Amino acid sequence: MPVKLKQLAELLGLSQTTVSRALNGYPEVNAKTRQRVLKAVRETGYRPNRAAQRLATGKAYSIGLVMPIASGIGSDIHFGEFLAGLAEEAVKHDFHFVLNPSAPEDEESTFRRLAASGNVDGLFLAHMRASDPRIAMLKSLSIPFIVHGRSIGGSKDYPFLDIDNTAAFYEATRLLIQLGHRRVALINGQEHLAFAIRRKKGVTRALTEWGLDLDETLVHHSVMTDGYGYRSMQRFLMQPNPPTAVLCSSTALALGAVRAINQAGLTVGTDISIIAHDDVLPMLKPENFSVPLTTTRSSLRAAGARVACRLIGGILERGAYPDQELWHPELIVRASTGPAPGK
Amino acid sequence: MPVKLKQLAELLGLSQTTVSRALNGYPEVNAKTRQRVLKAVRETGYRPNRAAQRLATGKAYSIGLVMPIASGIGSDIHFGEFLAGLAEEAVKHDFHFVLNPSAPEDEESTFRRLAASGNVDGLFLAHMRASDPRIAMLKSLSIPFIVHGRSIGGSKDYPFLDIDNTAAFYEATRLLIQLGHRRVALINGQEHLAFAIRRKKGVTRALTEWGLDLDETLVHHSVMTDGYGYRSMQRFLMQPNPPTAVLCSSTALALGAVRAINQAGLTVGTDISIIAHDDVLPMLKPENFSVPLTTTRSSLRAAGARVACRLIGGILERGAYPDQELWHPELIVRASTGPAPGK
DNA sequence: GCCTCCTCCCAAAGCGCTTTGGATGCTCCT
DNA sequence: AGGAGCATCCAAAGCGCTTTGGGAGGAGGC
Repeated sequence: MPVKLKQLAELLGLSQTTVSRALNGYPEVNAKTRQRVLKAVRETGYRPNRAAQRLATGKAYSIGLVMPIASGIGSDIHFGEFLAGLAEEAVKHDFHFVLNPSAPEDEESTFRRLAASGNVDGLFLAHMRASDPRIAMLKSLSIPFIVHGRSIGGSKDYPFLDIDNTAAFYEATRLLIQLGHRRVALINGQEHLAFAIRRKKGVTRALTEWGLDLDETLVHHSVMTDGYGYRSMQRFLMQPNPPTAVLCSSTALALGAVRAINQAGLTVGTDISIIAHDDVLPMLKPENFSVPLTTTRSSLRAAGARVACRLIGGILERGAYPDQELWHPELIVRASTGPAPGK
Repeated sequence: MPVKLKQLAELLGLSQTTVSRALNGYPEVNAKTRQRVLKAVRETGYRPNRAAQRLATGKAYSIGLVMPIASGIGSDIHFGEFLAGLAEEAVKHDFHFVLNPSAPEDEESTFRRLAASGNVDGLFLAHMRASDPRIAMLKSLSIPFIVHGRSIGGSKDYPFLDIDNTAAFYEATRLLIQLGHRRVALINGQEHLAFAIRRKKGVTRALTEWGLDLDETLVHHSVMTDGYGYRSMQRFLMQPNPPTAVLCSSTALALGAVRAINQAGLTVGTDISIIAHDDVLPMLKPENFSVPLTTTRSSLRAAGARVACRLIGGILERGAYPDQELWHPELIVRASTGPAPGK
């Protein structure tokens, strides 16, 4: 049997009220008393009963994610990583993390049901699309939420955590240009997703600044698996005027691209340069590629954890977090980038 | 404000006790009264408050899954599908589904913590390995659990749901043999996983019955992505005596295999036959392959749902489920299988 | 007719926490 | 000296459900 508040109070010769207040950071408790309480908690290993807290406070102490099924997102390699971050952080705070699979067409009603049920105190939004209608909808439901990524267009006043996709791909492209590359290709994520749009923008911007154009035939959009990476690269190589450098939106895509390059008898880093975005997937480490991959790096799991931390913090009204965060991926140069051939 | 038990009782002119009993299926309630109660529930839309139930009963009304991180399983395409089934079913019963990411080396302590915390009433076990130690461990923790898959060796008295992998691949192989194939290859899942072992066994058995051998150079084990499917197939084709038929443990593997075949200038279904196991991944429908795929089919999501249903049923002590289930995948013939060339 | 035994229902006591609405001393100011 | 005002603590009332321990009334046995 675990220790209960009552026993802890008796042990300390205090009332339950005071102990509870000491634990929850209320001001009307003497600092010394609070220390005593905290010490006793440590010694007895007391943990408040969440069920009782839920009942007493009306809070659910849980956060939810609506996970789309049938669209393939649920089966995306990157999704599990994000999930792990979320769940890990939730467990840490003793929050329940509630996964809600939903067909895309039922998404709206799922959100409504979830918000109304009182089963969760807050929600996550991911896989942002350009001008994503879900943001307005969650606002109208008046339930706390936080977005992983950012919409494009629409109002900007919602809490989010995003990485600076534009800057990352701008900088990656700039590096390629500096290395002498003039024809660069982009193997990107699905066209409707906000991050893909921004990455393309970053590439375009860099090229434009150097007076170059992004050739639309050198841009592919797809689900980010190595299969598609392979196919895209293969098609690029079949062009009369193939690119000398390729940007990949994921190391998974890069894996396929590298295969296509090798198969064509070319060498990564000398014949063709590659820069990929690295979500820090444990399965696909860029340093383990046959030719270690130059990448823009930002951990997807860390993003999940951060997002969860902020949402939970908001619910508990503890800790002050910025409402909007933009992480800047690092550009890490390894061996897959080199001067353009013939320069 | 939602309807509460008290109001419902007043409305019916009954005590809370009686209403509660009527709802929870206790015998000491008149059948007519129970009908009245159920009707009122329907009309008022009453839903018991889970937090209160948790507190009063001491049950958590939640089920947990320990999700391995860093090993790549969390990033497995098939994992999301299984997850969706679990979560969907949990939501349906108003259970919380708690995801617990854990590094493989911490798995044991994660199980312990989870069982001790009282945060979950039951656990899932998946990704069974041969003679998996986790089964004995969960037994010793005396917390209800259910296994997706089966261990190989060790005691057999634990609840599981598995598909008959041996039979499925036996029958698939038999079909190939009947079609005249004599050299069949196997692109399988990771070698240490129980399902992969059983599938190989099925293939071996069928071949042996017809006096054939499974050539070990025609068996590859790997994570089941199309990239590995491609690579395996490619290597098979480079052999002096390549197979005329291939079995794939996943449609993802098959996707890659098909690509390799096409690239070699061969045609699926005539030059080389393929049978894949179809987990019914929404992204990878066998009927949408350029040459529709012959498959052994068993929905992974359905398995997740069933497993959740049984675990929840056990916790609520409602409904009688078999303790061990073995689903038999269907063998569905499409266009990717045909007579062996030259026959 | 009386007592026992079911059947069906109820009042009230928790479950373990938070929160309201005071108490109790003390200090401080005029 | 006498409140006002503050700091610190407490008793008790919930939160919404389940469960214990009866109690009323009718059927059945003798």
